[in-house]
Amino acid sequence: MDARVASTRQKIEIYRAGAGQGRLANCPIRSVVQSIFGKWTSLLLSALAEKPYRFGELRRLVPDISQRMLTETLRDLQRDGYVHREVFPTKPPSVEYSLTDLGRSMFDSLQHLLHWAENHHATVVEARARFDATDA
Amino acid sequence: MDARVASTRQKIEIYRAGAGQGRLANCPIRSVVQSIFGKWTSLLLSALAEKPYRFGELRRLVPDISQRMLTETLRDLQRDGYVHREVFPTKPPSVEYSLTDLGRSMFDSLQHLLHWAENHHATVVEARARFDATDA
DNA sequence: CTGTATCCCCTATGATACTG
DNA sequence: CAGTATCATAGGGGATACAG
Repeated sequence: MDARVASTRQKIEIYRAGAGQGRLANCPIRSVVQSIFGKWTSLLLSALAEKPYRFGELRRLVPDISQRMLTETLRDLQRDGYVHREVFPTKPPSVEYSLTDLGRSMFDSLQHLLHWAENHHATVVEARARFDATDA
Repeated sequence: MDARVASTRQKIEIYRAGAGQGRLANCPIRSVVQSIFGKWTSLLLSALAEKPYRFGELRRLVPDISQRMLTETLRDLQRDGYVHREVFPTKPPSVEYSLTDLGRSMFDSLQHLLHWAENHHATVVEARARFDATDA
């Protein structure tokens, strides 16, 4: 194990322990991670990592998201500083969403996991099938 | 941008598009990612990445998890092939959980994001505060 | 010690309709 | 076009008690 991995494990120990006794639920690391783990978050980030998109374009890119969740997820991403929202005073108005530097930084880390899932999802699905068949 | 990043982006395009028209919700990549995104999943994985643990030890490591969710999350992790469950016929019985090779492989990728959150959560919390103050 | 079985609640999400 | 408002619902998750 190299030094970097050891360092990472030490920090993740902190993540697990939370922010202190009695405030585990308020651990800021958990809070940040959970917001990234939202149902539509990684999907929208992967779109915006490619290039900026307008509201309606995102809706077409992710056809099964409801308008409400698109609005809400984008607002949360903006609130956390991952996404920049720019309104163009055209008529009718158009709004463009793009990743901030913070968002790009975060997505670079998230991307490792998405990439893993793309490469190994078949293995996981097989494991599930085997488990379900065995226990019955 | 190097070739590896370009390759990743291309695959994430597939992730976004899902498994095909009309079956977006059944996209296996989404399904695998969502299960990893469970509330307690990353926490338990980070514990088991360190060393195998028994049920009660995990409960003490993550004091605010309910017994029910601990059982359920561990079973899901086992079902997906990330965790191995070994029962020792002692009296009373003891059960040890450990990462499989697949689990270690997956956690290596997840770790990048957890590490990022550990290093940047303060920035995100500040961004939230600024957003909340600005809009009122 | 390691779970199961219930009951319950609340939040995340969807569907639909309306607005600047 | 880009949202908001409202209503409805499923299921994730907690608390508690029981069991092998």
